[in-house]
Amino acid sequence: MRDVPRVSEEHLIARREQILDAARVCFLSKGLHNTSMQDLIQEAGLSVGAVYRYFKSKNEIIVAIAGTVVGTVQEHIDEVAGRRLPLADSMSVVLEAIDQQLGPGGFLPVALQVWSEATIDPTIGAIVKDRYEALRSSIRALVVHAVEDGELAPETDVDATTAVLYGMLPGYALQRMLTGLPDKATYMTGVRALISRR
Amino acid sequence: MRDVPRVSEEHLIARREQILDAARVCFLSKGLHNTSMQDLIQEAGLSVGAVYRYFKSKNEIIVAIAGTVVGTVQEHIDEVAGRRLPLADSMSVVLEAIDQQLGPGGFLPVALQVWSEATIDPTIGAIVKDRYEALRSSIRALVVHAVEDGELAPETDVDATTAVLYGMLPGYALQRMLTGLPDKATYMTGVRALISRR
DNA sequence: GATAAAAGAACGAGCATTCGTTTTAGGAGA
DNA sequence: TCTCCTAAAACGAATGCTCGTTCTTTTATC
Repeated sequence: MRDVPRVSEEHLIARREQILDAARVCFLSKGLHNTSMQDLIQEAGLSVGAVYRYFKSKNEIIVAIAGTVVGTVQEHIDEVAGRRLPLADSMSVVLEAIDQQLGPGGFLPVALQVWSEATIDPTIGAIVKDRYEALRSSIRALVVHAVEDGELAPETDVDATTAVLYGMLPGYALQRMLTGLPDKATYMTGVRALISRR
Repeated sequence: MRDVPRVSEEHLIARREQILDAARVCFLSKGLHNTSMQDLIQEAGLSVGAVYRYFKSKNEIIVAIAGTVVGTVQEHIDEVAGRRLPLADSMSVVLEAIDQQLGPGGFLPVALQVWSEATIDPTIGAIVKDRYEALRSSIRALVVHAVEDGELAPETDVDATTAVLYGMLPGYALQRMLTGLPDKATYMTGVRALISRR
């Protein structure tokens, strides 16, 4: 139509992702606030102007990261919910996914930064709340299945049980990030002991 | 001895506490890094020089806050461990203490800031690790009591069970801080359902 | 050749911290 | 008890630096 020197749309998306990847790397090692735009720009291998073409402020980058970082475990849980495994096995799969994200390069340390920011910045608070409520309802589906399949008693309080199982996930992640303990196998032993008791 | 115009030791301690109180207030509302020394100094009602007499840097203040913020729940748990209540009741008391610290003025939002910092700053990481390992062993005592009193099966894996119960605490606190749900009663229903099953 | 995209020098604001000065507490001497 | 005196304590203007962001210039694309 117009005579335009425009670059492919994939290229634009790729550039955006390139910036967000750099942001994740920087935020992981230096934290949200100790990462300067200079750090981030250098990590991305771009220029100041290029980055500001895609995000109009540092805060906008943080918001974008908040949106992605929170969504990753979601997919694992939804996928596992579809499989209708025994509850303990589902939990095991989810914990495995968490475990993989704990190490260097994993997104969970960045997620912790985001949680912290969420209590301060209402925009990020809203994003986090939205995402984690979706996560909760995925866990809830696991509990509903367990009741339907007779694995949990019919009179089980679904919401209450959901809340506790849901809490076990960040409970595990936080323990590991802050103290290093326990390993996944130990934690799963405890989880099984609680949910598989007759 | 010397002819000294020195102020009472309580006064020195009180001034220190005055600064730390101001820091807690600021960190709660603006976060560790968006709080400037000016903010903190104004909140404390002191002068720049006065604050720098007691702490030689902003980071030193953050470290001091990390030490105190993490220690408060500890006392509640130790106190409750001494009472040898049924396990679920002990958990209820601890969750009540957590609940009180969730609202405005409570220290848990500041604790979340500190956890986040702990993954970045090794000094704070060490403090947090130390404090939360102490907390873990307090929880462990509750589990040991429950086994001794026949409330949990003799073959219970104490460390695994400790890990899960321990995880339930930040699991609850995080849910509440990030999503607002669930209320304590609901969560306790879930906890009781899991640990009191025969 | 026209315009989007990328570059990077420059800028002002705000930061943590320093330091020379002023105030204050409290013991010594009368 | 009152008055100096001194060092600690408090003060706050000044400093240097780094930050996020803007804006003009250059490059690349169709």
